[in-house]
Amino acid sequence: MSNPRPTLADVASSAHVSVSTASLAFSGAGPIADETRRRVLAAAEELGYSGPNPLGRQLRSGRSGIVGVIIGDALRRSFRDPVSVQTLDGLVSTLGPLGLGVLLVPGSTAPGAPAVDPLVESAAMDVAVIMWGGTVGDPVLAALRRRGTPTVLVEGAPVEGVAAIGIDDRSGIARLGAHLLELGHERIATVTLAFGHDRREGLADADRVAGIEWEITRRRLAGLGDAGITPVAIWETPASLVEHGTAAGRALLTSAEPPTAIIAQSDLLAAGVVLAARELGLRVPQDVSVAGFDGLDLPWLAPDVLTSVSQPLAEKGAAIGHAVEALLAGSTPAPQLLPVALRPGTTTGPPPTG
Amino acid sequence: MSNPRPTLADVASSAHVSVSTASLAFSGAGPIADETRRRVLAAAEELGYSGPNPLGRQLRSGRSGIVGVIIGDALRRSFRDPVSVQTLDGLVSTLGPLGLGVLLVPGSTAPGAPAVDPLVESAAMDVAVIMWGGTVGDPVLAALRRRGTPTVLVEGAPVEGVAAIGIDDRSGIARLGAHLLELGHERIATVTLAFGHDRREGLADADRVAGIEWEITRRRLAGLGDAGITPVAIWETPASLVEHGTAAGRALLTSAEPPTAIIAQSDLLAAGVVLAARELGLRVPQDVSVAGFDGLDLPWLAPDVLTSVSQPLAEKGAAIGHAVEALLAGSTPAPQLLPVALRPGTTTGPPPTG
DNA sequence: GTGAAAGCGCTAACAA
DNA sequence: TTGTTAGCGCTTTCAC
Repeated sequence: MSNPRPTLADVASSAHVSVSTASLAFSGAGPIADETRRRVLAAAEELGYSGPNPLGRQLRSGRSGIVGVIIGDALRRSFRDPVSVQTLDGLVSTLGPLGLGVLLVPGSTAPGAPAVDPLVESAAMDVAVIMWGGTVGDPVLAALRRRGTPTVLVEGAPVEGVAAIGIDDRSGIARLGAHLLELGHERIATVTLAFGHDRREGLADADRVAGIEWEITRRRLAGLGDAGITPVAIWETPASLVEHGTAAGRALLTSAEPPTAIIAQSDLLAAGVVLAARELGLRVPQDVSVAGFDGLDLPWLAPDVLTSVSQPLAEKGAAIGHAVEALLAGSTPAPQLLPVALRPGTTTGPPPTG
Repeated sequence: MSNPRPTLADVASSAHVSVSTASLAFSGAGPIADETRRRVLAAAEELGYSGPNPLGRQLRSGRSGIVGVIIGDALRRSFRDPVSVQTLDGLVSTLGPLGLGVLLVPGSTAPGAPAVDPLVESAAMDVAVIMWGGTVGDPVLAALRRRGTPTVLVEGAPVEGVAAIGIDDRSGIARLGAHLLELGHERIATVTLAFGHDRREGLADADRVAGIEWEITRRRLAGLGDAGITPVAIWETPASLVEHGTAAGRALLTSAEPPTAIIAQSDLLAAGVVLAARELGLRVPQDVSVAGFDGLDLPWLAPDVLTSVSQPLAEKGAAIGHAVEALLAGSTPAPQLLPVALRPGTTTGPPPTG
């Protein structure tokens, strides 16, 4: 049926101009007579030519216009977390106007498969963004280095030669801790994000805590220490999901000496704790205070509003976008730590008396 | 500092073989002596060559290995809906092993901007997937046609020359309606997905209903009719989000003659209705029955479990992936309608007596 | 303002 | 089994 798609050469010859002139007509870069351009575009229209083939352009210019975003895990898990989604949204909004597209690249692969998704090794991308801080020995980071792909690391431990964007979560948690101390709490437990790839669930002992693989979890835990808090219990979760928060809440609140306050490392976890408390017939915050982190809007938790630490998600996405832009321009953007703010809600109050 | 990245030619000359032989060493396609391959790989290692440049390969083969996924709206909105996310997850899982990557392409752009995101016009992609059924005159669909990009349309009205994947939501809703009729309900209201781009919120009159732009909303409404139900009220929402369900629930349940049952076109909306009922002090299902659509797992709605119609999200993603594969192989996959199933929960029961 | 020519890095005929 | 030879479709000097 349809002939092979027309090329710029076809259009050029049909318009009786050279390919270079035809190219100019489309790119707009360089001087060209209005009349000539019109002729070229008319010829294109006629032939059903819908603009320069991106593949040719990309090879020639050495750029794909693609930013690979490496999502730490199964999409399902990453995207159930509004934090990832809103950050990604901010990133896409910033990249779009720059003519850059976002390629989703799975991070870890199924067990048994090679440690790194093939796309990391071989997809065309001008810059890579690792959405959840790879560890130092991260095979993804290693592969990107080998390929020479400039990289932005989000919420990670600083790595030489890699742009870093993060939030000041450590001091945010410290401020949250201070808030609870001021209210008079003495028995404070904490519910953490995953420690590492093993994603265990349950109480963590000192050994286990010492071996935390993921920087973000370690950092937020350290924030508590900064506030002078030694948690009476540290509960680790496999992922930042409501159900894991609920499990944590049930366990902590039914223990022999339950805490009077629980600080979770994410709002989703904290929300789960609130649900567990309700389930157990405990009033929040009269019987137990609960605080989270992220500053999400969780309408379904009504009438409660979580006390939390809000982080600027859209801005974080934008900051990542700007880092990408800088990297593309050949400069090395300075590491950036975005500020967070304590957001008091209805879920924290003085400890129960007596 | 670092020289320009080495090319296959550099590796070839360093290994004292021709470029084509070197190419064979990497692609594995075609006969090559073990010894030769080893030599080539060693030379590559030495030069810091990390494999063939995808851009060259893509131009040569005429394929980018990229599937453009056009998400109907701001990421933020699309991805707050577990339905999109889980479908996308299924798609990515299917595409990954095929060596295909997913490029996120925003659908509608900001008002004032061109009707179609520039990526739709000019990004390299072998196939496009429109995640939420474009309408007939959809500018995105038109642009893709012009480019000659094979397209998969999800949940859309059938369009000539476009692969279609969807679920049998119409009969699913009909079955849900039948379920409520059997329970004895006579005053049934419904809360719908958005009617179209205007995304209004509130009661819809007959005129408004007649002008529904989005196929999916129309189809699910038609399902009610199939069951013989004429809703006592039709409330349209701007998006499938909990808060819009809550608003709908508040309005419907405080009206002069409130319905005894509410069928929402999505689980998120239904969950919002349940929250509104609780807020108003109504018991579900004793005072009002609520049903949704999608079959999501919503732990935070505990102790309630929504009566819903479950759709196979991961399978839908996989089906889209297979359609992509077929399109890439040059065939035209038949339209596919995946089955749904009634999932009774705790939120429906007989209407209040008296 | 326009055209000629070179070449981005690779793969796939085809020949040797 | 390896090498030679053409391009894939485009942009970009550099002449004219």
